[in-house]
Amino acid sequence: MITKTIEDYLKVIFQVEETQGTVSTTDLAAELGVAPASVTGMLKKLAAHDLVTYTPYQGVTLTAHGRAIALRVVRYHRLAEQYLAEVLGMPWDEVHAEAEELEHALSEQVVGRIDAALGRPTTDPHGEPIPTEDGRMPDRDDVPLASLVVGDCAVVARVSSREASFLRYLGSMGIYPGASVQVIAVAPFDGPLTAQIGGQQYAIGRTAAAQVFVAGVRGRED
Amino acid sequence: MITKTIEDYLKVIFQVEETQGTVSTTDLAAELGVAPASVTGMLKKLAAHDLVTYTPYQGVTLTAHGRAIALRVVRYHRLAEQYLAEVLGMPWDEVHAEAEELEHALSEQVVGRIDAALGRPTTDPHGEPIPTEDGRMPDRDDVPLASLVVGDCAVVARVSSREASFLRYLGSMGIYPGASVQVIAVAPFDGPLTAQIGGQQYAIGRTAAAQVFVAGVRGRED
DNA sequence: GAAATAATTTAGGCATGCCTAAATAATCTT
DNA sequence: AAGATTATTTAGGCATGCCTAAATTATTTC
Repeated sequence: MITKTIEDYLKVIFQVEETQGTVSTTDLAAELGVAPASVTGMLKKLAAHDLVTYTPYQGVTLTAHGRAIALRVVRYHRLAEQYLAEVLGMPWDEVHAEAEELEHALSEQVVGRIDAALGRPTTDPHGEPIPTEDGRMPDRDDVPLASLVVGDCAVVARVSSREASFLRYLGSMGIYPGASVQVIAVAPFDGPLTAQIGGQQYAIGRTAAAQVFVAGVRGRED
Repeated sequence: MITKTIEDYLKVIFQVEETQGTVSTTDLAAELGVAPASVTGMLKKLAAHDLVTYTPYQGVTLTAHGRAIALRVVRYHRLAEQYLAEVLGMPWDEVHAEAEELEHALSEQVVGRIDAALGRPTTDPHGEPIPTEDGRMPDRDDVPLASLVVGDCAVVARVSSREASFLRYLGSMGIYPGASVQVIAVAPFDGPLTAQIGGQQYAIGRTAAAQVFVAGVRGRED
């Protein structure tokens, strides 16, 4: 039986695989808030169920079956987030926590209706792509705001953090998917970046700017 | 910690208490699909948490605290059902099963938004009253369709079964909360009752008619 | 390449919530 | 009121998923 816990492990393995390529026991333990020893035990179980390929001391990879489940969980999570924000008007800093529960509780039928009600959206409120019903993950085409140079204009595409207070901070500056930004200044020695958003200028630290991704970058001379 | 299982036990205890007054271990076991011995163990735990008053061999009663949790679970369940039917257009025979999961996954915030989006409804798709936010259960005022006599007119108020095939059967006759019915004939010896609904006549067995509740009964001579 | 450090696994335990089989208590029969 | 029946509890187990402490393997560092 695919338990909630198994779904969570597969989802996290998928996401670590996507961002880091390789997935270690320690990474998973940190990500799941669990002791490394607990992860080892669970990985053995997942391997026994043919959901991952597990080589002791070498990490794991999802099997096709495991990947399909992971994509389904991510799809349910992001559709839930989008529905909560779009239809029920919930602020974007709260939807992630809610969706963590809902992703395990929603049925295929309900998700299908939610998807239709939203007009088959392709991204969630944070700009993350929503896996399709047939298990494909749309690919992203964005770069960190921190990588832009003075004069560049772009549109916010995605925010990689889910931390509520950080999302509220971004929101207070008008930074969310779809917003236009222009880089006014970039301080040296890893200093802050000054950006213009909706007529206002804001100084943003590099760490923050590395979590905001933009698309459609145009240099000043365009 | 209030687990999903505890919520289910409290909900069922509440519902058995409502319909039968007294709640035995065996009733709960049957209702929960679990062995009586398992119920005994859980009742001890619930009593230790001060959620029920438990007297061995004598049954259980909810404490104020236990009752509050039970009412909250029932509220979440019924609001979820109403939302699925009303907003997402899900057929009434499917909503109960979905809500069994959702009642444990929805947060107070989301339920608040759902409640507001529905305009603070007082009943679910089966006509059952929805407990209020402050923990009061609106009382019902209905009688079984099976208790009417020839010539009586009434409006369907509630259906007590949650069985999908039975609900579809009722739906195929146009029987659902709000529908008008008139009793045309009542066969003797516990025989079927013939009712007129939306211009059509249907013969309905006594067992079925006992699960349909009506309100606003008017005799033929009114 | 041997010692130190870091990562991972093994071993033994704990809580939850279920089970069956056996014992006990309550209730019904006659 | 004794015996039979039914309801309930006790006792002992199992699976899941977590933990800590100790052992092992891999990786650095000198």
